Amino acid sequence: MDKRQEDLLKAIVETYVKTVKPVGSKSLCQKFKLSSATIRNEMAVLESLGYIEKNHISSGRIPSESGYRYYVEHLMEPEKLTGSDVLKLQSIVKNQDLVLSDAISQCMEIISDLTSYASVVLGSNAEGNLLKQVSIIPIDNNKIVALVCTNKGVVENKQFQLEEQTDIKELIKTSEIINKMLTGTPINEVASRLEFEIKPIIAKQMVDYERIYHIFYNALSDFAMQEADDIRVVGRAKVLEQPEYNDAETIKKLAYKLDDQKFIKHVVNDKDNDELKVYIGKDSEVDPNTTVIKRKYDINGESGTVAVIGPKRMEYARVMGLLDYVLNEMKKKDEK
Amino acid sequence: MDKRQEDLLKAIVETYVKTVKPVGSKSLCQKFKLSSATIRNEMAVLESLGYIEKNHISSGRIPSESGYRYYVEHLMEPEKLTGSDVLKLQSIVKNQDLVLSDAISQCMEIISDLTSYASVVLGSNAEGNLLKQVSIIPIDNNKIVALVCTNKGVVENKQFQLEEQTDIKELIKTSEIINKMLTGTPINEVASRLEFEIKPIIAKQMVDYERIYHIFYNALSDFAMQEADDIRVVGRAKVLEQPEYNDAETIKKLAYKLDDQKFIKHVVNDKDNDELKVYIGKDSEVDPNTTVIKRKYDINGESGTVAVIGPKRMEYARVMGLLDYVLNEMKKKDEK
DNA sequence: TTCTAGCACTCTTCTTTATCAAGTGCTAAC
DNA sequence: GTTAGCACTTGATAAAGAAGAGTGCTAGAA
Repeated sequence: MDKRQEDLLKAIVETYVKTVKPVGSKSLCQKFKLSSATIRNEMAVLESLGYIEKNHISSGRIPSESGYRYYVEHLMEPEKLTGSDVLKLQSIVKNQDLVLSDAISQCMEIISDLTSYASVVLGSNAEGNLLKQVSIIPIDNNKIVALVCTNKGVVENKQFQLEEQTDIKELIKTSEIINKMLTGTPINEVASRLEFEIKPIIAKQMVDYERIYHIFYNALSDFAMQEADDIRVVGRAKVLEQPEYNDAETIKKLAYKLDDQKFIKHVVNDKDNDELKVYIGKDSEVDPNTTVIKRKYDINGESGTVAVIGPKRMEYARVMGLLDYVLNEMKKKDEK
Repeated sequence: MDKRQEDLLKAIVETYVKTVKPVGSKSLCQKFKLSSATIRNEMAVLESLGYIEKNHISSGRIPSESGYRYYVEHLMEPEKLTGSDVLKLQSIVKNQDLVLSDAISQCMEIISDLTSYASVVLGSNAEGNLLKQVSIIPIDNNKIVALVCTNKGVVENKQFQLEEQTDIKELIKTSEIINKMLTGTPINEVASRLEFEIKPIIAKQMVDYERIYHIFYNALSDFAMQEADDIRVVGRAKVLEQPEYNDAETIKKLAYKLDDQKFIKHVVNDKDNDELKVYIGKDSEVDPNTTVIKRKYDINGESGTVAVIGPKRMEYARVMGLLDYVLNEMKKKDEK
């Protein structure tokens, strides 16, 4: 591909992203100072290379998946944020009260709002977290709340109904033993250490140790199963407004997938380990017309993943710019 | 309306619920052992009373909103659950480990699954809850988690970034003061008592009292604003499969509303205080073709609201039966 | 060699028209 | 009070035609 062909591909992608209509040769004459016939010839080349395609023999061209990919990898110029975008994000970025994870969540909400795409925040998943402490809070005679907190501030709480014979004092004592012995243990190993190290101890000291063990095991098991990641999807409904989703069947299918947390987690987090990844079209596994841009971050030991889900016809440069801005600002803030 | 007309209305509603097609006079001949002409005459009466309507002059009849309402209030026979429905719910109902609120949540998930309608669980809202305790858990030198727990076991946690000068010891001491003085305070009054009773005390004792006050205020403010209710909507995408939602615009609008927690909370909880309420069609405020069935429960002091959102053409008897079953079983379980 | 003008051709979209089937309302007779 | 019969209305579906957009290709110009 020579320079002119690259320029043409870029123009086609950007025009299509803006207008959502197949791009005809005439519409690009002015821009390139060439006749439509010449543009058509060049388009034929791009088509034979697989970068653009047409819906029907006599329609304008639209970028193919590899066209978008080429655009993202070679042609796209990172877009400077507009003033109003920055302004909206700054209200979050400048807020010193917010802890990193909340700040990122809120920024992603704003990004979803600005772009009308869906955004995903996958909280620093508990993998790698260490147990900080467990606490038992008695609620009334036969109800307690068990709290588990990790070194990164992830908190899980679970209520339990007690039976007559279970002694709250024994529960609290057990929590103290756990805190003494297991603080600092990787969270996903806690359950097994609970069984092999704590259970034998309490078995000797306590009457209702089976039940007590059961309660702590239960409270910790969400972490063990790595289900503690809190995933949040914002703009689920908003992204459906994108014009490519105009058919009832497509919309339903998409809504269904966006509503499925496990699936979204898979798409956003499980597929590979790259820091930045753009899944275009079929690669997204969401819908052939959909793109997922994901970024992992690791700021001062707190890690997580954010992603934007939108149509294949996405404003790639803008989204990249927004994500860059947010994560950079967070990093800056942390260094202060 | 005489008996026959009521029977006819009942048959029309139930046929329409099953087939989703306007009900013609012929299709009811067999059932009533009458000619189609007679049925037509009776239908004309029902139509003039406003209980049924037709899409076009020559289409079959469909129940109107007041038709459904009459059906729900006078004609519907509560439906016995099928064996498989009971079976699925029992796995939750019989589980002794589950606390009431979790058990109800999980039952509502199953109900959504069984019916393909959306279901809503509005956790016992914090109104009426009393402060049980606040705790500060230090995460590292400049990060803490503040926990607030109520007498009904509702827990909120929030992370805070500390500035250099804030002393964790002072924070913990303040939490102890709060626990001593404010335990038992209605949760929505805590914030103001914090300002007028606690703030003066810590202002004398502590260096960075402004910041400390700010943190506790923040941690408690969600409760003050009654935003602590955790609302959960299940089957958001599934209900879109209902055949009345076959038009892209309608689906988008519905998806949008189901995705809006504040709106759903309004629909399900704010409109009135009845224990059981059926909002049909426009009354639902969700969509003219949609019905919301809501039920409030109060079991052993723990209260909340559950709701089912589905098409106006809903299996009313079945949904009522399912909700009855779940709440009755919960009550039984509690009494044991 | 590169670009352009011109033209036939293809395919979509929109409108119009015709036909079919379902179901009604009304009338007259049982 | 019930029914048979019939004219009428309407939506849904398919077919046919016209308009518009855009292409590919050829032949000639720069």
